Amino acid sequence: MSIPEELLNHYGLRNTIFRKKLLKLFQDSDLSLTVEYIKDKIGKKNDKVTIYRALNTFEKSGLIHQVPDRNNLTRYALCNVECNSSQHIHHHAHFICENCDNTLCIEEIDFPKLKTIKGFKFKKIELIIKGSCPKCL
Amino acid sequence: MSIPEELLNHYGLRNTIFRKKLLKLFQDSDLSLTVEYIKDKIGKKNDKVTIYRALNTFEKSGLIHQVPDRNNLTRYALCNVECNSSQHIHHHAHFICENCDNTLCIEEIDFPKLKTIKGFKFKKIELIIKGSCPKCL
DNA sequence: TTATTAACGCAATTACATTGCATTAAATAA
DNA sequence: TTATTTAATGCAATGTAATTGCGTTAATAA
Repeated sequence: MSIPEELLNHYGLRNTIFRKKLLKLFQDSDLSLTVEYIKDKIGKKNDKVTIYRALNTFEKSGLIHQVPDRNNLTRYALCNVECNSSQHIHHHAHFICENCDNTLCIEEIDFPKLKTIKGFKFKKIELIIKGSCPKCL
Repeated sequence: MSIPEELLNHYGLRNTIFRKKLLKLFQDSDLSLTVEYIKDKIGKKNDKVTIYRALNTFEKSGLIHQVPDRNNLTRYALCNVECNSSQHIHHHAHFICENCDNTLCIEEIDFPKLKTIKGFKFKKIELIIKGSCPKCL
């Protein structure tokens, strides 16, 4: 995992103070983040619009990806190496805790291989597991 | 599949004209439905609040379930028999067309069996497949 | 250092969804 | 069938998430 400044350069994104902090926040957290959470942690002085725009920019660049949320909020998590590859095949597994609402990416899952259904073209496969997380058990 | 009136009775829900139409609309469609779509098809005279409330009621009863949507909209689809069972274990597979945004439930998938990760408790597993649907190909 | 270009902050707006309350319709009892 | 009870509906208002336009500020390139 590179330092924020390098990563931003690598993706051709401007190195603003806020973006560096945002990227660091993602790197330091194993959970997915909401706008509210980001605002609270690093964006007290920033407008929410700035957070929304930064997140959109990061997503378009492939730095982060959207993560499902129980309450139809927008959540983001850092992409792993796989995401950044040229193919950009998303085979994510996400866990949503039904108690605390936290969502996290799960890497330790053997991803199922699915037969395509005739007439369809499968591009991305996402696995969402709901239950209770260690903290809540 | 029962007729709407019987289903509503079975779930202890009142047999209003709108609810019967709503249930029929779900039965007649193999796709998931949005509030907008419902409003357009059967609810022109009804207030959107009524649609929202009916959907919430149906969901609580286990008649329908929420379906992921590309744009963080709320989508619903009819539950299959499995949903209605006492255990109410959701093992849904949903397909989202990246072109037309339509979402549908897929039954023909062999559901992967996952090992639980230690510290976690898995309750529901959902599979989201994104790609192109037959209509758009 | 200056010019260029993009990000930011503020205000306003859009879109989705929810809540309170009076009215209307459905189920139940008489 | 009619009266009573209880829940669903419609309307207005409100809440919350997210987006847009635009002037200002900051970051990069010349």
